[in-house]
Amino acid sequence: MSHTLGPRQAQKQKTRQALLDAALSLLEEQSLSSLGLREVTRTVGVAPTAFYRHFRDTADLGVALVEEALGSLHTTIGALLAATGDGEERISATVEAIAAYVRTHPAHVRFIARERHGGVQPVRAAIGGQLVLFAREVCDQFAKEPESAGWSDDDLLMLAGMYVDHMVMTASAFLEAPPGTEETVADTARRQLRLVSLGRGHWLDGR
Amino acid sequence: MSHTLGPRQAQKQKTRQALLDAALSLLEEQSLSSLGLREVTRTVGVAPTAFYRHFRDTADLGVALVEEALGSLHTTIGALLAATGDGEERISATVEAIAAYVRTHPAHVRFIARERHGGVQPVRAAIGGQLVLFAREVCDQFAKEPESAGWSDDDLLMLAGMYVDHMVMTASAFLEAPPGTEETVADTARRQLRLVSLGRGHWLDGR
DNA sequence: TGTACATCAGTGAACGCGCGTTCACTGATGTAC
DNA sequence: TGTACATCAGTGAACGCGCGTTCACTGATGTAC
Repeated sequence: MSHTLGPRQAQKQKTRQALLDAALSLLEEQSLSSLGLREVTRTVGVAPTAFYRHFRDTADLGVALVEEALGSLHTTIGALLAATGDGEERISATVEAIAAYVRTHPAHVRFIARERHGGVQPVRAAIGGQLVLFAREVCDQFAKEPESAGWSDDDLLMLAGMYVDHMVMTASAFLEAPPGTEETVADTARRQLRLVSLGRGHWLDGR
Repeated sequence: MSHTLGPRQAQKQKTRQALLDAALSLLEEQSLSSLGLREVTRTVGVAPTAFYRHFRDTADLGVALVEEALGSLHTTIGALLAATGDGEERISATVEAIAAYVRTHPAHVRFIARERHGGVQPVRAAIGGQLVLFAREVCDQFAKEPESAGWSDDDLLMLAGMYVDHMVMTASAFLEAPPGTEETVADTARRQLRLVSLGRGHWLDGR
């Protein structure tokens, strides 16, 4: 079933990946809505027309980049929240996981932060869709925890939404942090999570 | 001292404003980094070269738009937090103020959300600078309140930062809300503020 | 108040350039027998 | 295994077009006397 690709398919995947890599690199200093197809192919070293063998246009390429940037995180997030207990330990682990992802994939993070509200509708929709999925996964994890007893579905989803938004903001803050100041960003992020966690603990206090 | 402008200066201001208005309108469907100078002048109905009488380039115009969008909000924010007491009343007033601003200035809000992490460095810097100012103003207001007794400056600034980020996120959520669903967005925003407020109230519980 | 000169917001022609897209093509890889 | 044909990723020339920027200009407004 899972046979290796023939030389032709293998080469096609390689070119496609080279186009994605070149685009991601060019997008460090501009937005998708100004990215030119010829810029991308020139960077890779193929003819402009080769682009059409892989993508309909740059918006189509952008949607593929969203999948590349966020698609692999679903399992990671679930595992992270399921593995560690609540409280200080989980807060540190979460912030460290965000920092690690930004360290290893800075261009992907920048792309998501930039295009989340960017000028290309299909890409905005793809990012929004992934973030909604994240929120639902976080919500499902929360639902399993004893701290969530008595919470309505709506309130749990609201809480999960805060966590997801906070993750994106923190990732973006790491990216913009001047070299050497990452620990300050991490510290702020942890205190913010602590604040939300405190609020969570007292949510039902007035019944 | 504050003499009325002569006809020449008045006309110049009018053209400048027309360029800003046209750009803002064009930016509803694209990013600043793909906005063309000729597009803008064509929309206004002046020669392309007239653009240079007002702005060095489109990035320069973008910085002017940041001032137009956020410059007038400083007094508003301070007044809002100072006027209303703490608790449910202030939360409702804050969310309603955000909703009102989005209703009256949708294109400005979209521009800020889009370019906050956009591809044009001077504009990103201008927006970041304004948001830091907002955070400091919110922080100053908080510092005057009894609930802040015992808080460190750092923790207060962290709290203020959460409020500012939440305002931007909420504004953007109002913008993307399908017609008729604004009240859902407002409700979520209020519950999120309630959660943060609860966390604030118990921040010093463990000393 | 009238006159003579300076200022300067907006003009219009011209430039070289890179863009996205089309098209017929090539030649290596895949497939059927 | 060898042969004959089909597929298709990548090519390269060509196209029309809108871009940002330059330059010398015009004519209404501003200023000095």
